[in-house]
Amino acid sequence: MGKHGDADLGGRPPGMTDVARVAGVSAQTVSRALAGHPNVQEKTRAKVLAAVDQLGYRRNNAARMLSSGRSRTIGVVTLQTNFYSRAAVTSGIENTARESGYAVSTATTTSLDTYAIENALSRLADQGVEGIILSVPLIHSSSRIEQLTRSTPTVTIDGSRTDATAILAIDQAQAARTATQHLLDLGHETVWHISGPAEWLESAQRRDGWQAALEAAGRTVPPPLEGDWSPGSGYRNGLVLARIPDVTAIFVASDEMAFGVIRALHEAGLRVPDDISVVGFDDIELAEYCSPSLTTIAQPFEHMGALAVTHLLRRIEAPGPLPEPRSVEPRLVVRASTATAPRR
Amino acid sequence: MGKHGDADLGGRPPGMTDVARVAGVSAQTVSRALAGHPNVQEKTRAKVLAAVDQLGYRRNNAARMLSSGRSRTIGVVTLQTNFYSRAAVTSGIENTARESGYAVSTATTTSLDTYAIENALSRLADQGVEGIILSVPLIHSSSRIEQLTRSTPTVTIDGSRTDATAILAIDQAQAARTATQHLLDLGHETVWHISGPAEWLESAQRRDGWQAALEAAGRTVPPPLEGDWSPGSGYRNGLVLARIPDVTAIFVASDEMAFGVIRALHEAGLRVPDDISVVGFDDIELAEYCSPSLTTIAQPFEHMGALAVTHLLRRIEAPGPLPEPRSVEPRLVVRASTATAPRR
DNA sequence: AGAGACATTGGCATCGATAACATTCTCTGC
DNA sequence: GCAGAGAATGTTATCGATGCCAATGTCTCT
Repeated sequence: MGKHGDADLGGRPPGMTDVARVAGVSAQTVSRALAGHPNVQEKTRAKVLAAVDQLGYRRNNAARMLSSGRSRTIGVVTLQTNFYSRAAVTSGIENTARESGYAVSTATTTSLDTYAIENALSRLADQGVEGIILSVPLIHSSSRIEQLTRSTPTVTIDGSRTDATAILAIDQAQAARTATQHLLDLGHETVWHISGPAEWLESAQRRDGWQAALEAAGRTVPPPLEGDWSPGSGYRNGLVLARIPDVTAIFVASDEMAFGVIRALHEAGLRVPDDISVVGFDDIELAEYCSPSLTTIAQPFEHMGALAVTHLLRRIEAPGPLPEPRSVEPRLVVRASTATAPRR
Repeated sequence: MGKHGDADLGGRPPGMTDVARVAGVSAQTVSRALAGHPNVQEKTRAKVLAAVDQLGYRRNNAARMLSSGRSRTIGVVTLQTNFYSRAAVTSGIENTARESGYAVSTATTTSLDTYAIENALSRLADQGVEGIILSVPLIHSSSRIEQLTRSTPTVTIDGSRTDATAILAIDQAQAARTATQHLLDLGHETVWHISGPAEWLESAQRRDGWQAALEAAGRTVPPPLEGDWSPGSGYRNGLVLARIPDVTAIFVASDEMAFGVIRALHEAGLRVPDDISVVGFDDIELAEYCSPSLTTIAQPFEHMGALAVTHLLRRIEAPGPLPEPRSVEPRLVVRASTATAPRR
């Protein structure tokens, strides 16, 4: 027989009944054969598959979905940025979903405000996703968000917990403590901090961890500066810190900002790490090639995405009590941007 | 009346007939009212909207799609990487699609081989997308790819042209010529090149542009080195170039590799730009904060994504002859990593 | 041999919305 | 005052696959 799509039917794509006719069975049997249902004779299944192949048949997703009520699609709400972290998490999500036979529909939002997030969630709901991964820091919930997440299994990454949502977080505070402690261990009297924007949960958590570490060691806590994750904001804050004589160690809440900080320090004639040590956060690929290479906190982003999907699919398949919030451990990567405190 | 979802019907989500009943009209009228059809009295439309609101009704996408044959979804095939460029293009696509009322379904592929791309395309086809944006460099086509792209309007970004595909490209060769010429203008005798991996179209185009510029100026063309876009590969190639005495100018095919190159040069005791000038490609956000800040080629990635969608929607709505291939101009951004050639 | 247990298959209603066609109603112009 | 255009709405068939139930067919056990 021909390879594909021969034996035609007026140009329109072949349907299940067409396959059934060619295979000499009922449409129902075709459905079962294709779904891998056990009660179909091997011989029959073979006939069906042959017919499918001959006609170049593909199941119609819309019809399937309508009839079965299942879409085999999960939705991801994510912030539209070029941040390494978001891209990495999304990678992990897509891989794992694909392997499990689920499609991924993404709804990006340009801002973090409640309304924008509601919108993204709505769009996903309209597409009939079976589960949602909220990969945005969710500051304020709203009744609408609560409602949407209640009616669809949802896993939140790195956010605050709403009632209906399982949560998956990287322990930011712990990581920040580790970073800070690393600097203290090197003999620095205290550690300064440049945080992310106030409205991000991660910012607060990292700031808290930093502060906790300092307090635990009985050191003074300098006033934190605030950036917006961008290298530019790091640069501007770096210029400020370069003017303050006491500064010997800085914990920066993201690698990109750290690049900016280091550049500002250089321009001010300060050497890193000889005069000032810098620790970043994220371990972006370029961190190793900064000069000096950047000591930072590596976060298992892809793993996180993968975990989120696993979690979500379990919830979809066996709706039950929420699994325990689970957190994943970040890791300190020591490179060349940190050294023992300069002698005073 | 209550706000939402009161007046319930056995827990199942409200359908169009439910809305129709509440509004006291036929289901068809509801459909028309919601679709913004002109021939509906204002009063009627208002009644419908009120009922929709009261029941918390949402259109069922699967049913819509089945019935109308339209999915209002476009598919994007993209390579799974954390490269800035891909993320930026995707951003542009998503924004524009959203504004035009289309959903975006992404199919990532982990490799560039034909089979992987066929797979990604299939997955999208199964979801019934109305159009496809191929945002991967497509080296070898295949009959299956031809077939899939023929049956669905497709726009290729930065790829080679298949018969059924409209193409949208950044003029890489031109950009590479500009970059190379910039270095020649600064008095460098010749320019070395670190390219991307051989199987990427962009690599070849950038390399060709570089070579053309050198030949046009009657300079010798040094053997090009090959990287894999990663900073690490730039570093390794940088170590090699640092050993070659004549090298005074390097055109690197991506910013990330350029970071690696600069670091390698530093380690070898060479100063940038005093001893060696470096030009990158992409203008990632960090380029400005490299030390020295990186001269590079800025590409309008987001704009590109947006353009792709516009293009695609036009083709979906008015299938006709393929629009002319269109290319967008990149721009040279001069920063501190390039300077006049050192005196010999 | 007869009765049930089980495997395999087909028939038909159904999911929720839309398209095509039919119908009613309201004007306009002669 | 009436034909006929055109607006507003309703009726019915249909999209393609699946779920439920019934109808066979096959096997095993007494």
